[in-house]
Amino acid sequence: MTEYKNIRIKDIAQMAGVSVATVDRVLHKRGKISEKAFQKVMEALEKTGYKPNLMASTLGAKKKYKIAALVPNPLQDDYWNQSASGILNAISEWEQYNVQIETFYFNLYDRTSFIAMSRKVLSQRPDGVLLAPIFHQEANEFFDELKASSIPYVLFNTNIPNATPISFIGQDLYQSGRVGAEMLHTKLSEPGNIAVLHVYEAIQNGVHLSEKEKGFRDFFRDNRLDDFTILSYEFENTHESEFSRELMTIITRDKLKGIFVSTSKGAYLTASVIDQAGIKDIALVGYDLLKNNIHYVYDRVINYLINQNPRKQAFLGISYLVNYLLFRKVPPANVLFPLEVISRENIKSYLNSGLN
Amino acid sequence: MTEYKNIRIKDIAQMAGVSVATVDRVLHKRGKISEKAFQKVMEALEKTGYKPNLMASTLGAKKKYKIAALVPNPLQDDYWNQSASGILNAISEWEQYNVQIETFYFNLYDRTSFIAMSRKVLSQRPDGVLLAPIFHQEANEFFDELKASSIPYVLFNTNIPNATPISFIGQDLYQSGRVGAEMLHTKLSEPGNIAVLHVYEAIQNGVHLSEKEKGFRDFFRDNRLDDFTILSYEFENTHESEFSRELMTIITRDKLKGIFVSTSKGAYLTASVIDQAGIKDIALVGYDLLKNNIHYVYDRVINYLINQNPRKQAFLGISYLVNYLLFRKVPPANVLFPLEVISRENIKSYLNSGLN
DNA sequence: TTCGTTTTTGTGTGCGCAAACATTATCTTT
DNA sequence: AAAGATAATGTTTGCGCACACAAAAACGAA
Repeated sequence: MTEYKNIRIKDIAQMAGVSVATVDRVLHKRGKISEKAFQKVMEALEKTGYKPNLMASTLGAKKKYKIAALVPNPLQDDYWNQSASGILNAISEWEQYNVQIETFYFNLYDRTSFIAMSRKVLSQRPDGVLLAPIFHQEANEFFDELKASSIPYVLFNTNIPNATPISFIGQDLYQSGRVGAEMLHTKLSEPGNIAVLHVYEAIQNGVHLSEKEKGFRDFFRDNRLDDFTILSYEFENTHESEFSRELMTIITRDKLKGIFVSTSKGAYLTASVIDQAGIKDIALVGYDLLKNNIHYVYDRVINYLINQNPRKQAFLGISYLVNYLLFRKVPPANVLFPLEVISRENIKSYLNSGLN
Repeated sequence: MTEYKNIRIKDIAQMAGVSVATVDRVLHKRGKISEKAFQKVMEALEKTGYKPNLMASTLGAKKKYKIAALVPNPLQDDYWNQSASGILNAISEWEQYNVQIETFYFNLYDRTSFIAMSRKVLSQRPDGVLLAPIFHQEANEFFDELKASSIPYVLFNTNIPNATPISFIGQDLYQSGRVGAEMLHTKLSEPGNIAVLHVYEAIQNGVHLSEKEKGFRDFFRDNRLDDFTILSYEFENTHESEFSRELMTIITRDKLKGIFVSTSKGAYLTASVIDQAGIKDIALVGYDLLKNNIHYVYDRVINYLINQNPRKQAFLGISYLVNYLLFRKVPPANVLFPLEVISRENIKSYLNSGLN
């Protein structure tokens, strides 16, 4: 492969013996072109490894792309607040370019609000969509409409089996369960009972959480840690006081040695119960750098957090869409983020680095 | 503050009643200008909150910036190999822009080679320099020369007290020692002796490593883990077989329960000794995702690694320089990376994510 | 005043590309 | 074979800026 650089459309045109417009037509698949010209242009393109100058490209283009981000209301939950902040970062990152990024917030606890907002998104005729498909069923219907309008979309946080996004950004849930198990295990000095807690805010996707549990259980099984018994409990839309009562019952009845909470919000809810009861010997592992979670890590109530990095997920999602639309750069179909282990000693380094 | 957008130089010129060239002179502080014109232009600039269009700016500029990266030879060490790969990534990231990034490799074990290469860098008259200042003394002399030529530089990996780079990129060494201690401690089932190993390839900077040890010791002290005794050993330029012999002596004599190795290469050297001796009950914590280290994590010989992310460090360093030169964007003076904890269960997620 | 200097301001071109616009070649149809 | 249609190709402009170049003021000495 020969090394050419700073090859311009003009150069390609010259090499192929055609005009710049013909090259442009090949590059953008627009207009008709003779087979002969096409071949010659392609040849020159491949020979030189032509890469368009992105700056000249965006400068020359008049078209403004519209990107819609459909995510839960950031005010309802700190986790989604961080997602939203990632989107804001992306907006300022790309404001120089020919893109206009608009956010659409839906109610995390209300699927009809998701439907309403998804309609609104469609009515705006965006060129690309980023979304967190919390509600599977409703999301699928939305995907169909996007497909019908051939609007590319990127999924993050939650994957959906039959969807065909240009990219999914998230984590390996199964493996994250294993990491949770690994870390919890290091904090268990002696055998006993462990609980996996699924604390939902709304009737969410079971898949999302059961994958984590699967990984969690498999870790103990694969390492032949048979003297630990894993119990699991679900709390659905449970009021805080009720949750507190039920959890205390479980803790004492089951003589729990450790708890793994599969949701970010569940972590500090659980920590709060443990803390208020003055219990000191229960190991606790949860998810995400929420304000409240951070507090309990400092207080040694939460031992480890697994960081899902919602900020970065959302940011990357927008970046992929922009690159796809502006530069026709196809993103990887699946991006699984590192399973970051947060402890009392390294948490500050995560909060300060600002690279999240 | 009124909201204007897409304000061009032309608009500013019109508002100030001058020509675009005058505005250009104000913006770039070049050429002489009358006080009156200056005031009027400044007024318009502030009123509109003018922001230059970066794309048009780089497209229009003819000047090519030269950036030099002065780093250890990647062939000598996998750690520095990863640094170099980060630089390569940066090169392809910025190849579209008016920058030319050139790498200069020096011999990790030979300070004269550093001097020679730093001279070569200067002779190229670069507009910016990225460097890993392995050799303190020599680096300081280099800084003086850079300062004399007013060439901005970014430091990474190793910080140097009196240097005045536009940015330093690295980690909090003290805190990283604490994280190492924290993780090692979780793997110590019973009290006993622990060793801190400093395995140098060359006479490097003691500061770099002793900061880690300080953090390591402080963790045990602050948590009143008095029943652990911490010993420290230095290996300087030690041949592998000799290292093996000496380490075995120490392990048996001191009845070591755990080992913390402060250098990336030291980790797998130590692991190799432990592994070959068939010792199973020593906890081991080290640094970085080197090929050999990864292998020993899978084999459970190394329990945890702290990732310094050399690839990302170097990449970011170049990006900061480019932004500084091309867009006059001043980077943060200090960027301390997250102290990533790598374990057997999450290591794959780090290797696969490709975001490093 | 006049001409040469210096200071200050203005005009024009090109960066690489997208896209509107303009032209030429190639068919059809009668 | 001429006229119209259509397919294929070519020319030009402008995006916002940097910068070379050109021009006009302002100043100064004779």
